[in-house]
Amino acid sequence: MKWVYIEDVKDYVGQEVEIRGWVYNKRSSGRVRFLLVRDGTGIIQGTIFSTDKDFPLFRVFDELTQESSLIVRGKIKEERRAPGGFELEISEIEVIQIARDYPITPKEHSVPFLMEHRHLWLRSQKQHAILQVRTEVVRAIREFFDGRGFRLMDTPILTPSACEGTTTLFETQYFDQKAYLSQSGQLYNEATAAAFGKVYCFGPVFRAEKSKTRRHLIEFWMVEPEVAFATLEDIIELGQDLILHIIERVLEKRKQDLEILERDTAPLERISKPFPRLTYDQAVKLLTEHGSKMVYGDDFGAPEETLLSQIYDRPVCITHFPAAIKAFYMQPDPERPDLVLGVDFMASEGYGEIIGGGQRIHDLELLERRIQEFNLPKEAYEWYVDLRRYGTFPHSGFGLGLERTVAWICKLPHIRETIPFPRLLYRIYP
RNA sequence: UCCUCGGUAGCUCAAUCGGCAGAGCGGGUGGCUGUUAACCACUAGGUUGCAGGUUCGAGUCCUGCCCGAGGAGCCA
Repeated sequence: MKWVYIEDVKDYVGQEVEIRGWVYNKRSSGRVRFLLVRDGTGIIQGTIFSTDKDFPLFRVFDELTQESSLIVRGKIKEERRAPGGFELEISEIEVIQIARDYPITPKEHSVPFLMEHRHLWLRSQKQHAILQVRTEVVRAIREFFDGRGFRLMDTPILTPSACEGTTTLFETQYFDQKAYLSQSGQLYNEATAAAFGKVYCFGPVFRAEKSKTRRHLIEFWMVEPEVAFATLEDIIELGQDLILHIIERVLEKRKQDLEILERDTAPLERISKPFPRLTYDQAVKLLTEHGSKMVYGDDFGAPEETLLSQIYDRPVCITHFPAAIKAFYMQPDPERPDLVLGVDFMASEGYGEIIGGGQRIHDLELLERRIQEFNLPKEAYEWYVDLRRYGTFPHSGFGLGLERTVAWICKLPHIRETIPFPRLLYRIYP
């Protein structure tokens, strides 16, 4: 008998098939038994009918518990009353294991309990839907960059030096020297961009910040493109196109999952180019008018990010930040040297920053001066400065946080459900 | 690191002024011919986070600690 996946049963109506999976739930009503089976691709309702109280299949059914593993065989039919529209008339149940006392029931549970059982929580419908959206976003990102001639150039996770201070870096041993877990692939991207023109890296990054908020993870995934000879304007255009492409793909391919999440897709469908643009100066003025207490020179706090993204019905780009609050490598604005050519994209619906990037310094003397001003160890940056010695080139790039993007698209209250095993402040189990 | 809130059955929660620790779900048993987190009846299930204190009496009040959640700060 043919083994089929639940997502494909529509192609097997009228045929005898085999489904391998786990018991999601079961119900019974007199001489009818309903068995909900999941196999990772979906859930299907199986039925058993008999007027005989001691029907052998009933006895097997009665032994089954939530999450017991099994193989069920039977005929697929269309059935309006069944969830999903298709049903399996069960003729045989082969039990692999009866699961005893599965901790997650179909009722409500608290966040701490579910986080403690994350390895099992992944099987729940909502978590399944979120992670389906995540894989679609990843696919869309790779498709976007690969389709535009970008070269995937993965950057190292173990790095030799602290980019800017060690407080936000995880330190580890690298034989007889210290190493740090990468918090961004950007500096290496700049090197590969000189070799390949258009590059991107996509992988996990690590921040040892003691952040305990709904938008921070200790380990998260970031996709970072870097483009040789691109300006701030070019990179803003690229960021817009990337976000639009991701949204378009998810709306096209994962409508069902968004429905399970009860995500109203109308706000996503409305998003189009161009995104509103504000300079830092304009943003501060606007935020003050809307009641923010922020003063010029501050970076945006969580309330400001939220407020900004609520004012507009699509992502907003903020540019031209004061140099003092940004990284050492940011290219100054030629007209206002106290500002830098950086850009942050704030997602809509209160989700805050999802992209940060800008144009990098390509002038050798200026970069050397900045490294000094920021008190960075000169030797550690020799290779990076080399990029300005041997055919320096204006270039720009950005980083997009995968989990924040997924949280926004799914409209989740917390980022922790957007990655299979979130690493959070003081939580590394399971 | 700081502020706020919380920890009671396997899970989610209740317990009036400090006075007999209780319900739903899940488990078990039985019933029901189309269920949709099915439903109905019965049933088992407790070191009230830990340590101390006040009191005739503490789940409840006080002190300390542990754990968690929300927020702030931090945050290329």
